[in-house]
Amino acid sequence: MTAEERKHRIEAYLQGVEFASLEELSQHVGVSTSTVRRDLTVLEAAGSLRRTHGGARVLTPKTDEFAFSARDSHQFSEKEAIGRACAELIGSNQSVILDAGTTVYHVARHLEEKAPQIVTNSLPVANLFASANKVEVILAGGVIYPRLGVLVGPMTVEAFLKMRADVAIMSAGGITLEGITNSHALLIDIQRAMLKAAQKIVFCLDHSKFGRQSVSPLCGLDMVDAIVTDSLAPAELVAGLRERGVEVILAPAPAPVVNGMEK
Amino acid sequence: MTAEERKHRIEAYLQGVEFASLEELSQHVGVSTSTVRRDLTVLEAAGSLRRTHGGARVLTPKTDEFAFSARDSHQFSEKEAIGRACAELIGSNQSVILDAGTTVYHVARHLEEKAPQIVTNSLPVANLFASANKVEVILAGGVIYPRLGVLVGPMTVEAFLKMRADVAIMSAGGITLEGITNSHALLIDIQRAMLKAAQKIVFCLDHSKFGRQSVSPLCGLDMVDAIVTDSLAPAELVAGLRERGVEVILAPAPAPVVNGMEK
DNA sequence: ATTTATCTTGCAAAATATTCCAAAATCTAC
DNA sequence: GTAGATTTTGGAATATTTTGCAAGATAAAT
Repeated sequence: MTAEERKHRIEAYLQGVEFASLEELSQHVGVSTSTVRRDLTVLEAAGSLRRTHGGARVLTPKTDEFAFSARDSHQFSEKEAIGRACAELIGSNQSVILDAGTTVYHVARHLEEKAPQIVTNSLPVANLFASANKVEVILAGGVIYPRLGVLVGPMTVEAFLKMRADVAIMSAGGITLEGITNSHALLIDIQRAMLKAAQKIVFCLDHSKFGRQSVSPLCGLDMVDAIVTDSLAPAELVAGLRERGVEVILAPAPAPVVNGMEK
Repeated sequence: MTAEERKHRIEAYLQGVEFASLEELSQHVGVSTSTVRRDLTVLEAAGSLRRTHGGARVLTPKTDEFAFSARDSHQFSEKEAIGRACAELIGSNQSVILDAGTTVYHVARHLEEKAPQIVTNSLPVANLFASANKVEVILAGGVIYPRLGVLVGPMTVEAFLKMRADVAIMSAGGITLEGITNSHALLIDIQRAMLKAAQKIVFCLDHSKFGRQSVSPLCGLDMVDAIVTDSLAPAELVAGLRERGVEVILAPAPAPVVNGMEK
């Protein structure tokens, strides 16, 4: 990759995520942070982005609803930690189904180095990889559900029913010892299709989902291979899940990486 | 292979990939890097590309279609005028297929008030409507083609083959009296499926496309119902198209503030 | 005020470009 | 066709740029 190409990829990536840390950019383009720093200095002088402490951001934020909500959501650092921990479960060149949802979005942010094949119905995830050529992204078709930027409908279900993948990384509304539930009834059919398509099922759920129940039951615990959560998850429930043969991974608490917000 | 032919292949390859390293080019044309260097020096002097450290890049990147559409000032006002004019052709509550491409993207920008049903394989267009609840957007599935933000592959073709729509708004690489052509071979199959799915076919082509021919033929003029272009389109070709029964709409020239004069 | 993280600067190593030279290919004139 | 001249090519030596690392300086966080 030439230096020129690298700078363009930095620009393109930033357009997609609005803000990115030094670390994130350096992993994305595969060079050291020093080089990214130099690139950012040049690009800022050229007027195509603005440097901030810890990273860089675009000049004209699009205020994309979903892109935004993915970032300034309440438990940002927990989700970021979960994302990192979950990404480590993925091997190189595996095919991965990514569910829609903010937590899974954070997994996607850490998935690029693995060069996987990604199947998703989430527009934010698709945008994240739209300019990366390491990963092959397959987007399921469907109707755009405006508030969430998710593709839904029979077309989406069909697309996943035809797929096969190594791993599915899922999100949900709540988890108890009785199973996993979700609030968006529209998504249930799609999620069921995802579960069928994948060999290994991983759920990413921050601690606030533990002990909660949503309206629509999604699946029992027997289908779940692993759950990734943060260290604030209630210990009894975690123990209970482990008793039932579910691997539970607690993502470490420290979450320094990004400070996306201005002073 | 002659030296001349080799230089031509380098040019063509670069047009496709935007950037290329020395190594990449030398492998592609099958000569040493030294020779490629010399070729690049000549080609740069001739003004058909720009050398960079580690490789070369094209002068006019069209990658900007997706990532930098916001500051795509190249013929921005013409495309905007075309977009406005074309959007007026659409009635309320019609179903519209939108092709990928910058010009069609500008049509999309003016389509929101019509509250139509939109089908597309363009990620930028999908993003445009992702948070608007007036329009229903159906996104065809497929593999993301990174540089353009377009969904491609058999999944995409199938999706359109199953569709029916009132209008298709298309873009292309060139138009002559012999028909319409496009440069991206990957997109041809998808565009053909779009043409089959729609009752009325409208092409949006700025004047620079007139008289040009790209590699892959897309369709004859008999399939085209209307063409929207800007007022700088060559008059003879416009007349020729009208003779053949194609409705040609000239979008009024933009009125930029130049010396306080208005056109 | 202290602690941590991020930024700048300078330097050595790696990658890339330029220049030069000899071998191969092409052209030119018999 | 053949011999010689000319151009082109591939590689090697040298110069330049770029990259990554580390230490000190600066800014943010608590």
